[in-house]
Amino acid sequence: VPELPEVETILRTLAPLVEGRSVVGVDVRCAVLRRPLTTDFAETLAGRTVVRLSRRAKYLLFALDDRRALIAHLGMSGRLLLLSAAEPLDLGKHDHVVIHLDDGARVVFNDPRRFGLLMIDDPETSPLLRGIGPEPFDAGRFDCDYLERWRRKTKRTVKDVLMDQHVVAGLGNIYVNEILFVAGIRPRRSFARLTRAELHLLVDATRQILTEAIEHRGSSISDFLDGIGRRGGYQWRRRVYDRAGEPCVRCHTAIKSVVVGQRSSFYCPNCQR
DNA sequence: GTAAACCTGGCA
DNA sequence: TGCCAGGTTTAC
Repeated sequence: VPELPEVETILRTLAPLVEGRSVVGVDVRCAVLRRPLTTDFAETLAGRTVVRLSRRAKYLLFALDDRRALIAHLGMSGRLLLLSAAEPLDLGKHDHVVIHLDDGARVVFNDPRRFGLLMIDDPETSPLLRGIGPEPFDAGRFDCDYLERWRRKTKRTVKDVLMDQHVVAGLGNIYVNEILFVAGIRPRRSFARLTRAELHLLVDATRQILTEAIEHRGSSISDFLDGIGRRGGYQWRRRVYDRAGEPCVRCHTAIKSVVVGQRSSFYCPNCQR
């Protein structure tokens, strides 16, 4: 589920409710996620204060008062839901971890497919975060010149390159499809053969789509919920993702579907070249 | 590079 | 019953 806009949305809903709170207890109900939780996970987290919440790529970082952070990745189906002290805690099959805060609120990590990940580590040195490319909104690092450097050393498709977290942080299948539509570029085009003008379009389209998606609080195509259980609204604004056969929003040509790098891709054969 | 792996649920 | 899913890692 969660790409950059969804993680950013969770961050914004959770931050005011968890920053400054301390952890009074941790229940690990199922430790087997993408990587198993370490046996000391609960005791390491208990007693710490959450100093600040932030995001890096698709990771949510709960900075703790000891220089480390709870690093969370939601995989395909993960959720982080905060229940206030007044709300009942009735735990389901896929509620794997419960973090109890000092005001009685609880943060529940739920993940049916268990592709998600929780880990406590120093974000400055954590291997999880090492090698991730620039944030799309970092105008000093993510620009045309930067993409030109990648253009020289890869023969992959433009879709593959934008999906690569080493190239740019936080993009996934929905938003790469949307970005390529706005940039007017087909997903199977060779990245090495894009013009400088097209790289420029990609940078602009990336920021435009992500800004719009964050404004609409992410995409709830099936089950995304923010940190307090609300659905996002970007699914109503999708231009191409999961719209195969439907009319293009610009020219009414039927949207095509094709597989690129094992992932479904959608594009308008008229608007995208 | 490309494919398969990890896991569950929903839908045709 | 089989295929698909918003992600990432690992192995040919």
